[in-house]
Amino acid sequence: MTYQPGPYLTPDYMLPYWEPVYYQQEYQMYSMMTPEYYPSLWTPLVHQSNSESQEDSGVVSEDDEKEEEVLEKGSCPPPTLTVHQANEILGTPIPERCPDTKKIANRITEWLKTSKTHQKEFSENVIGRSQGTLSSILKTPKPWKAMHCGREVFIRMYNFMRISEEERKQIMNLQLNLPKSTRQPRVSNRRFTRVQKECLDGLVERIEKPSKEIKRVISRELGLPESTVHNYFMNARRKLKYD
DNA sequence: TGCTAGTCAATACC
DNA sequence: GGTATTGACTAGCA
Repeated sequence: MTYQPGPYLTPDYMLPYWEPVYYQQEYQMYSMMTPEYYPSLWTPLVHQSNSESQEDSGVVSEDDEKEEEVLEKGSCPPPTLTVHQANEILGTPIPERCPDTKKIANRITEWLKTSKTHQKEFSENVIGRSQGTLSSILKTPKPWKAMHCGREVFIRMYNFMRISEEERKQIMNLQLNLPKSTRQPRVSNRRFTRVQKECLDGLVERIEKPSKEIKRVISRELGLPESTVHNYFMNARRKLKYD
């Protein structure tokens, strides 16, 4: 089967891959864009042999004339993204070895502002995460190297910023069927009393990793479940690490 | 078994 | 009403 690049595999779309910084990965990126990996980005050339014979003979059919007319007038409807294509575009691996997550986050924040898109709408339609998660990702993005499966979200945001405004609009209006959380609803979040909070903050400053026994004492003294004390230290360590 | 990273979702905050 | 914060849950890893 012979293919030609589809509407979303245009020079504009490919351009970022050909900047000198990615040059060394040229082969890798080119191979990832092949019809075998991303068939929906390509269009099979069905009539190739016919057109070749016509070119040889110099005969132009009525159909060809009509087609040329349409192309000249530009009356071709803009291509419409399917859910599958949108997911493929957003999930395309990033060519950079170590992308700047801060830069990606800033660009998304800027776009949300200028396009007047709410975080909730974007988080659910594009990255498949909750509003709160998006908010914290945008405010304090982790360095690429410190991330593991969290990179997926940045890949989608990176690709979202690479496409045209028209394509972004289409994606925002598509239902991408992104996986929803299957977690059990839980009891409403506990809020610590002022004394509990002050004690826990003071302890976090002094003890990085309390033993089981220490956690037991703390929970007894503050009247909190051990799991709550455990979670508090865990969240505090994480906060200290990235703030 | 304990820890980290990723995340949810309630709720505080502006 | 939209965003930021935060306590809790969970998968995966050492």
